[in-house]
Amino acid sequence: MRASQLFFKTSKEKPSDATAISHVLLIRGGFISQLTSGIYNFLPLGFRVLKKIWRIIEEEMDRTGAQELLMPALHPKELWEITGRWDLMDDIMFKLQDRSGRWHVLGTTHEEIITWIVSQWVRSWRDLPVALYQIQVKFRDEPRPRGGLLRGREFIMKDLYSFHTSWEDLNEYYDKVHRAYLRCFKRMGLEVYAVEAHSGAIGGDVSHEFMLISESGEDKFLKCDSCGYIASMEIASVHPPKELPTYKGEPESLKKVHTPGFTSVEDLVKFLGKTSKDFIKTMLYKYRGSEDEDYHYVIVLVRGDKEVNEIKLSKFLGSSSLEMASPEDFQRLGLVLGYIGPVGLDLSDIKVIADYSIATVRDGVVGANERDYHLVGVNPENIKVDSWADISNASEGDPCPKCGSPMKVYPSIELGHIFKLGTKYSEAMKAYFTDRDGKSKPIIMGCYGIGVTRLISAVVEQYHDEDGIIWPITVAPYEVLILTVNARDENQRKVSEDLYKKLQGEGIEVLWDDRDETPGVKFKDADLIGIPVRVVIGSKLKEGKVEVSLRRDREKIFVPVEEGVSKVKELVKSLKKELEV
RNA sequence: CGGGGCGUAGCUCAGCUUGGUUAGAGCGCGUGCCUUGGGAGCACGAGGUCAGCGGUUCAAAUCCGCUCGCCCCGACCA
Repeated sequence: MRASQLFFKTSKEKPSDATAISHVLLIRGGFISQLTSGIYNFLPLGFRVLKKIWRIIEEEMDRTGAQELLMPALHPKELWEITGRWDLMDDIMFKLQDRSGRWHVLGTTHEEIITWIVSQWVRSWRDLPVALYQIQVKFRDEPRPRGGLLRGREFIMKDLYSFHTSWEDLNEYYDKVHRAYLRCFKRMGLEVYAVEAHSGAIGGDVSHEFMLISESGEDKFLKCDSCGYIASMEIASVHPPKELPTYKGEPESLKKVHTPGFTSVEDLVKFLGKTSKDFIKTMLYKYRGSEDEDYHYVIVLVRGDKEVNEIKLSKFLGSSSLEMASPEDFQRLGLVLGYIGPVGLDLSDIKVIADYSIATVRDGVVGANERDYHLVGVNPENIKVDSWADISNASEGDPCPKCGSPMKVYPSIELGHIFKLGTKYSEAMKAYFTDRDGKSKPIIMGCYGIGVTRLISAVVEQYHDEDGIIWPITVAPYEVLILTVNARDENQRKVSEDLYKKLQGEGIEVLWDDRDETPGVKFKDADLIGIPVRVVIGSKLKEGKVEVSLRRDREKIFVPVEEGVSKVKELVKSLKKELEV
């Protein structure tokens, strides 16, 4: 493509409404433009990048044995009512009526549709397993779109769904997709971590998020830099302390302090001049083992900067119905809401569970079990603890469960998420199959997403410098840029055009900047747009040479004109080889 | 949904506090000259519903009210 013909325009100015670096560079480089909040146009350059990413994902999904199809973006209300998600997802759905008043929705995801399709076709265990995917536009009326393509209201997603006769078969395929995802990201040059995550409302026992470390990200995960352990904040466990404090009684030195009206750690931090890590938060929970059991109460202690992780706590208690105690519960037990504390508290059958995080608190603050008073000077040895456990959200600096080294919190962008769905949708949509034993069973499902348009931003987040984008060759809009310094110089033009045609003949994607602009403009644009290989046809032509360089290091080499084609071919080949998996 | 910011030329912004010529600059755009290895120079020119609606006033980009749009922080996020 000749730049003089290409529909693009770069900008020197940082757009006023962009803050994420990828957003700024994609707008400035003329890859995308905004139509309205969370909705973007893909201009020719941006669309080429999109298609490159699209193609890589297709290749890797096909390799898992999945087949590509295309489902509609517009869905009838009825399908969404079957699973209850017409109401559940109401706040993020774009809903509309057709001419006859029937309601429809712009698809936020496609579990309902794919399961409906599969239910029409699959009858027997002989029809399974099957895996189907599409790359298609999704619509979500996000409460807050942000960062350009990072979170949009209309975006492109790859969604894959798999259908199995057994959990074993699902597990095997899940692992295959897991590997395929890592291959995808690696081919795009992205350093992505697969983080075990909580599966949330969607159900199933295992889920993984694929995270790229980035300051522009909205998510966070924990990583141990020494042993490589990684996990999401909710799921990460922590190493127990080497030694747990034992109860030694309550010393005289405990001081009661008047704290009128201050019940939150935040308020007390200011009032007492302490940090939140000096506090031991005391929480009252109630739970029961099963429906017909009575509620048990439990006192939970976590450090002031921590939050109780109810998933971990439920697991520890062996309960599925955990909830915080109500003000009425406090009254019944004779406890003072906002001022409870574990020191001297003796509630016969209520157990005290202490989070590992409080083991190291020294000279701490706790509630005094008396309105408007707290105790200071408390150490864990002064508290009667029934059990020690890991029941809070892990955070920066916590000891790694595997090696004990302090873990770090990394801001990140979620590029993919895979789930073991089980039978939630197949049961709802009546997608059953007849098994070998002649019995009808719900199909066991998995679902696997990749944010395709988000990936464009993610690549830019990882690959840029102060002058612009540095595309990895596998996703670059063009592989090679030919920059003709003086487009009016007959000789430069002739040599450029010759090289342009020869490279194209070799199957290389070339952008030829043949514009009649000053050299400065063309060099700045070259840096901004970030084509990986650059050939400059300029003054060195008098010596019969052209300049070749890579965008990433800009180290120039000069080669004789007649060696231009082979040198460029060689560079393109080696750049591609670096990203092979 | 809570908090904050912004809306004036294609873009980035001044002007608004204290109302008063024909609303400005830089970049970009057009024409001509000049220039061709890092966003050059000179000259001329085009380009505006000052987000919209209403109010106050002799007079509103400027003051007041409402509405709309966009961004950021938080909450939320299969």
